[in-house]
Amino acid sequence: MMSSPRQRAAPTAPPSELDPSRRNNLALITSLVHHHRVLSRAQLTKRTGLNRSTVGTLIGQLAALGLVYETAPTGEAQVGRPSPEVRPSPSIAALAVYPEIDAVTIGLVNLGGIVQKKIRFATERIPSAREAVNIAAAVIEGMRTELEHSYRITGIGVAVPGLVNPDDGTVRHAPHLGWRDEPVARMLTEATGYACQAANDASLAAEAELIFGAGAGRDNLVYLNGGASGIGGGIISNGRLLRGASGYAGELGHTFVRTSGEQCHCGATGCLETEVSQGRLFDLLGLSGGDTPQLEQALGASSSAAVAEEVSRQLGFLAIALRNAVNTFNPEVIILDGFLGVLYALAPATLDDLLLSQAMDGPATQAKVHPAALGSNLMMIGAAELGFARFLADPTGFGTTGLGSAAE
Amino acid sequence: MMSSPRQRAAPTAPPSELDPSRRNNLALITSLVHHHRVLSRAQLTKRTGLNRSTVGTLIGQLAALGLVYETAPTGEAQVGRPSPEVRPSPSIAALAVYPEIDAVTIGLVNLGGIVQKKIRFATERIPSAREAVNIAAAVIEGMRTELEHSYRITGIGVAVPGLVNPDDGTVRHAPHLGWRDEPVARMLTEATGYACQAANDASLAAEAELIFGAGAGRDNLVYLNGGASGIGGGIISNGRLLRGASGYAGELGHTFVRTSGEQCHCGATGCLETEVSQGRLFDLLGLSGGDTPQLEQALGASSSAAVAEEVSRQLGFLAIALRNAVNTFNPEVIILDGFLGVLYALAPATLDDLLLSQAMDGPATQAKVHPAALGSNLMMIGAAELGFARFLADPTGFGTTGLGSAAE
DNA sequence: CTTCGTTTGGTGTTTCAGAGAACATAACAC
DNA sequence: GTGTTATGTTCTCTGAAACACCAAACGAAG
Repeated sequence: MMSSPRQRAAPTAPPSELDPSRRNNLALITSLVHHHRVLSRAQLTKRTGLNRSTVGTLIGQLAALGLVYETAPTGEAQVGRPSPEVRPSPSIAALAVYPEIDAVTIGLVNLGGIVQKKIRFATERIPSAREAVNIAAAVIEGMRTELEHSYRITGIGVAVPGLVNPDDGTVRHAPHLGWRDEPVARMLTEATGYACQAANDASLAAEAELIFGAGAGRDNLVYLNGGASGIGGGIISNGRLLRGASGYAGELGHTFVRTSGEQCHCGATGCLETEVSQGRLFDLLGLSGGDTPQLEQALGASSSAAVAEEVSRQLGFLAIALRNAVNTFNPEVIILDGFLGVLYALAPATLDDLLLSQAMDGPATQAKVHPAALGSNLMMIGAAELGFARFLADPTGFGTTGLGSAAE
Repeated sequence: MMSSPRQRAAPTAPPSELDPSRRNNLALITSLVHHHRVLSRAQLTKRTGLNRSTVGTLIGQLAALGLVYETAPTGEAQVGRPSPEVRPSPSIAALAVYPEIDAVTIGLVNLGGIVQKKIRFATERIPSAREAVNIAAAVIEGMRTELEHSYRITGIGVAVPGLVNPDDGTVRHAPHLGWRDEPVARMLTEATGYACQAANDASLAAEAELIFGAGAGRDNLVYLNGGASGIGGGIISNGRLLRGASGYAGELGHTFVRTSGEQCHCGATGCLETEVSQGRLFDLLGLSGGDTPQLEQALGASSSAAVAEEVSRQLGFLAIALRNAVNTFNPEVIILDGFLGVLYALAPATLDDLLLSQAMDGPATQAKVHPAALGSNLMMIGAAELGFARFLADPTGFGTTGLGSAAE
């Protein structure tokens, strides 16, 4: 509720001795470059509204710290002096960790959301928090010489399928992993020495899609992901992720969609994720289980009426949840990921029509349903965004570490 | 998504020739004084984090413009030099307009959210947009000499029960008033000469309760109002009102709560506002209709089992909608206004328990249900907040008008 | 191929906001 | 009274950004 006023060299604020105004502008430029991957100086001037000379100074400062670098102008030729292009330094990176029921995935992601490396460590059984941390720490330890030699790591972001308090990175409850009150962020920090933050996986995915994916340039987005373990949701409103009092906001998987529906593991009945699930479809398809691509293939191949009916039944419930979301958030984009994306792809017009007829006129016409655009890298990019957060808020705080800029 | 950078004397920005940094800090102090009504200089220093000397300069500037005034310290005596108290000038005011199906209410509200005057103009029939504007303009015209003599009016805010695009103040659809695509804000500006903005009534009520009411000091709040015409909602998340792509967000009255429920006027079925309504209760009570206080009295006096059952039925549906809201927003406060407040007062423990058992553990324990705190002034305060918005964003833009400060 | 207009980067100057230090002031505590 | 503490006041200092001017690099027109 309070903007951060100018506060030069406050004795209690060690991170940066800069004028807040300067810090803000440096952060603004760094974020823009990060989000767009390439941006000419002229474009930065327009976007920030700052003076040409000021932008020049700022970029010079960032380049001197090795955070961005400029290249000769190659953009479309046009009248006037060409403007050099500014790109994020490839040496700045964040680590991403994503524990799931059958694997822990660790990623190395550059500024610009470029996934440099992705290591999926399959586990025999559902990993405990301790195990997940150990796996991640071991993999990171294995990369350490490379990390320390070629990168500046700004932090680790952990995407957790469950309720996470992002303030301290504690997992309150991750039902499918069986975790409860696990201080994952602290554990990983102690194990690796890198600053670490944790948040809900769907929330991070929503942010990733907002920045680099199907929601680029928008300010209001609803993301829904259907996975083996249930349905997660993330909501971006007014350009910002909905956090709520403790960061638990966005649990759209437990939207009420059916009177006298089945009991959900959350304690309530009629939740979206009990009515709309991969498992029901696999059962009808005669399969014992599988992942989303397998489901897609099996559904495409099936001509069973019972399967078709179940698909349309699930689309109906999905429409109810989406209608609620449209009425409450008035989003520009709704992103369906995982098997929800598969369901949508089977009958896009059906869902679109249901939504148009059920949601209120104004919001309904504005909301466009999209499949996720970032594919398998989505969660790595989202989690890394968390690892970048502190860096992007104050880029100069990270400029002190050695390591020259990668290009010049 | 973009912070406003420094931009001194930009030729295209006439509103204020100040440095953005200064403008921000002036706005910050003005808003704080507005929200708290009284605040000592020392408290302002702590809250803003600015230097004592800077706060002194800023307050001096605001006082010179007659926007705030300082009084001798009267606060609790404590060690150290007493700090003078800063209050908003009583000459700064905004106008509030609230069209309903049976009346148009016009209010004059001071900084600090003090309702100075409230005029309810009862109408024989539902007013058209033109009529509502004419009524408001006439009442304002009647006050004009007083307004011009003793006040500086920062603007008019219109609270509309329906879908409003706050960007241009156009009413997209107000079903109960029968309005469609009415440019109310523009009409009122043309009729009165004052700058005017319009927004959804429940959204404004939510903001009023956040600032001055049951949500004071919080950042996440869900407001639900039950009126004769339906259920409206407003949501505050991360300290900001949820707007959505076109400002239509927050329509919680159309949350899905019942499979195969009745058809709602919005086109869907099973909406909260078709299942939970005053009308059903009045019918069972044998009354032809009435307002909320009458309902409260009748319900208190009734001992009918059918009425009791209907109350519990409605509480059940309300709980479903609230459970959704708690899961999606993780709010600290849920405010129930109008007849929803009456329902809650009949059996607070029942609703609390339903919510605790149905919503997810983490969010459920944090959400506290409250009745609205601002009573009959709520909508005037909320609408006036809209009239204050531009002033609070750049207080110096309004300092030019004559009129000395009211006190010194 | 030359010239002109246009757009941009670079440099030095100017303005201004806020921090900080030193001092003044007004309360309480003893 | 004297000491302590918290605050307002004044002045100086620093740094950031705008601005004006010049140089550079391009397309367009002749």
